[in-house]
Amino acid sequence: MTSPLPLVDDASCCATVTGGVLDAPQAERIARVFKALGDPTRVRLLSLIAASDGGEACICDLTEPVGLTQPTVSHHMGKLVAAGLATREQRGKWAYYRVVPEALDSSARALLSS
Amino acid sequence: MTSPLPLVDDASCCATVTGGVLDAPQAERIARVFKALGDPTRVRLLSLIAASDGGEACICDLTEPVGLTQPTVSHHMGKLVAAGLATREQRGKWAYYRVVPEALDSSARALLSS
DNA sequence: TCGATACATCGACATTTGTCAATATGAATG
DNA sequence: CATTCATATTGACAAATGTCGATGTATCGA
Repeated sequence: MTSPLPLVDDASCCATVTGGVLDAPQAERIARVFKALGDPTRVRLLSLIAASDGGEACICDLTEPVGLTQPTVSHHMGKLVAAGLATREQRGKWAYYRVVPEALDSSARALLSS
Repeated sequence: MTSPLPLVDDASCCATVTGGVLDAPQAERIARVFKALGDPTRVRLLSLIAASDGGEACICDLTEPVGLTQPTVSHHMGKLVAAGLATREQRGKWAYYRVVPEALDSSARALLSS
C-alpha cells in the first residue's frame, strides 16, 4: 500500500493550501493566480464579463463601467489571460474576452480544507 | 414580488465573482483577501501553519523552512492576520498563529460559479 | 486607398511591495 | 534587576505594480 502519511499532494495541479506543506514551486503556482485576483479592478472585470451577454465582452464594453482608460483595461485583461483566468479571441476589430470557469474552480479548490 | 432580475447579491459577505456585476466596494473586499494570497511566501506560511502540530505555529517555527528573515516572516504574518486569513495569539514569549478555515472557505466560495 | 475604429504597446510616473539590518518591546529566567 | 529570548517596528532600498498619454497596428467601411 502507498501513501499512508499526509503526502503533500499527488499532483501539483491539485495542491491545496491546507492539505500539506507546499514546496516553493507549488506555492508559486498557486500564488500567481491569486495575485491576478488581488486587484479590485480585475475582480470587477471578471464579474462584468461573466455577466455580459453570451458570457463575453470586448474592451470597449468594459472601459466605461470600470472608469479607467482603454490601455489600462487592456493591461488588466492581459494579466487575467496570462493567469489563465480569461481567454481572448480576436473577431474582426474586436477582442472578445471570456472567463475560464475551470480556472476559478481550480483556484477555489486550492483553498478548501482537505 | 421582489428580485426578479439577477440581483448582484443579497449581502456583500457572499458576493461571488461570476454571480453578477460587483460594485467597487464588493470587488475591493474580495480582492483584498486574494491580494494577501497572492504572494508565494504567504501561501507557503499558511500551509506550514496548517500542517503544524495543533494547527498552530510561532514565527520561530516558520523562519527556517521559509528561508527568510524573522522580520520578514513577521511582516507576512501581519498581512495574513490583517486579511483575516490567520489569527495571532500571544502566549508567553511566543506568538502563535493559526489559519482561519472559514476565511479560506469564504474566499473559495467567491470563486465558485453560481 | 483613406479615414475611422478597436485594441495593444511603449514610455513615464507615483505608489506599493518584499526584503533586510538595526533597533525597540515585552516576557521569562537567573 | 539584568539578561536572554521571541517578536514587532522602523528605516531603507530595489523591484514590481497600476495608471495614464502618446503612439503603433490591424480591421472595417466609404
